[in-house]
Amino acid sequence: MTSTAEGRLRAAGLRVTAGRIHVLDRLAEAPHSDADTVHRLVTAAGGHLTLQAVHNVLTDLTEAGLVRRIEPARSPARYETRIGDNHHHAVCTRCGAVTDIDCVVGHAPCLTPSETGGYAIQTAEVTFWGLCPECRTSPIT
Amino acid sequence: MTSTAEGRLRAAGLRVTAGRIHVLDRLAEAPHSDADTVHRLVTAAGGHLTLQAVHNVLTDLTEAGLVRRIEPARSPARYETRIGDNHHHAVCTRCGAVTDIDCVVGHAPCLTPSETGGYAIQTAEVTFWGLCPECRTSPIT
DNA sequence: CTCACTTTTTTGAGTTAATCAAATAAAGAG
DNA sequence: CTCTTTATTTGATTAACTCAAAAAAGTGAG
Repeated sequence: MTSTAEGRLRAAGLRVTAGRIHVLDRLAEAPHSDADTVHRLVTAAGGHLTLQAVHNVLTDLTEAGLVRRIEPARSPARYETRIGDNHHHAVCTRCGAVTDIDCVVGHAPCLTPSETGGYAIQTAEVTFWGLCPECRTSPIT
Repeated sequence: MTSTAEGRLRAAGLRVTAGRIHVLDRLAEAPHSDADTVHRLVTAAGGHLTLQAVHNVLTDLTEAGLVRRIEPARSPARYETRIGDNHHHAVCTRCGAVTDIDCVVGHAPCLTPSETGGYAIQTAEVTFWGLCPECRTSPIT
């Protein structure tokens, strides 16, 4: 497996551009960021990309399978570079923070409902909702 | 349990209005509708509500616990009157159709990750993605 | 290294789904 | 029936994208 951003782009058959490398690097440091956050991080790190370009890059990378897009309710789309494993997410009901949760029960229970409603199931997505560590201990506002 | 729309509204301490009854009734007939669809159904059934009012009603009913809001990726928010049980959804990756899926593995596997990332988990939401019966058999466009 | 061709990014407008606020209308307690 | 509270309408505004044309940059061939 290629580990650099450049290598992953080439392996996916995508052109290697400064913008794409920036997005992949920032996303590796700050997983579950939304497009606007990625844009601010890229800019803060000296990158020069418009917000539209960030959207564009994120869409391209998602379609190429280099990043995964998650869309929790009441939140803009978020992106992560951890791909290829079947992991899930916990989302804070108060502040919206997102944390990775490994799939703990193996594959069978989560992936195989006994009655599929006639659907040809391809994937199962599990989202846990609750209070994140910070919100658990912070005063009730 | 009160079964009429009016009874459920009163039980929830909400005022009984023609608009709210319409929304509840239409939603019972066409579960998983989005706000725009509810608006069209209400209008078609002779109701007289603006789209904004439909949004308002749906938000009020959701907060009162009379309807449940689901927000699948790449789809506007959808609403259903089936509440109080822990059921999940299958969403068609091609046409976006939504179908109820009963929680088949009991509660344990879906609701209890072994490592919660420090979160106080309140609920677990499972979404199955796949092709609905119609899209399975329709020609590949 | 340079050129030609293709893909990407910018620039700027447009869309969707929803939210907000003030004015009007309707519900329900007394 | 009247009054107070709560809904709904009307109209503006927002967030998060998406689309299209023009300018810029990447890449393989020579």
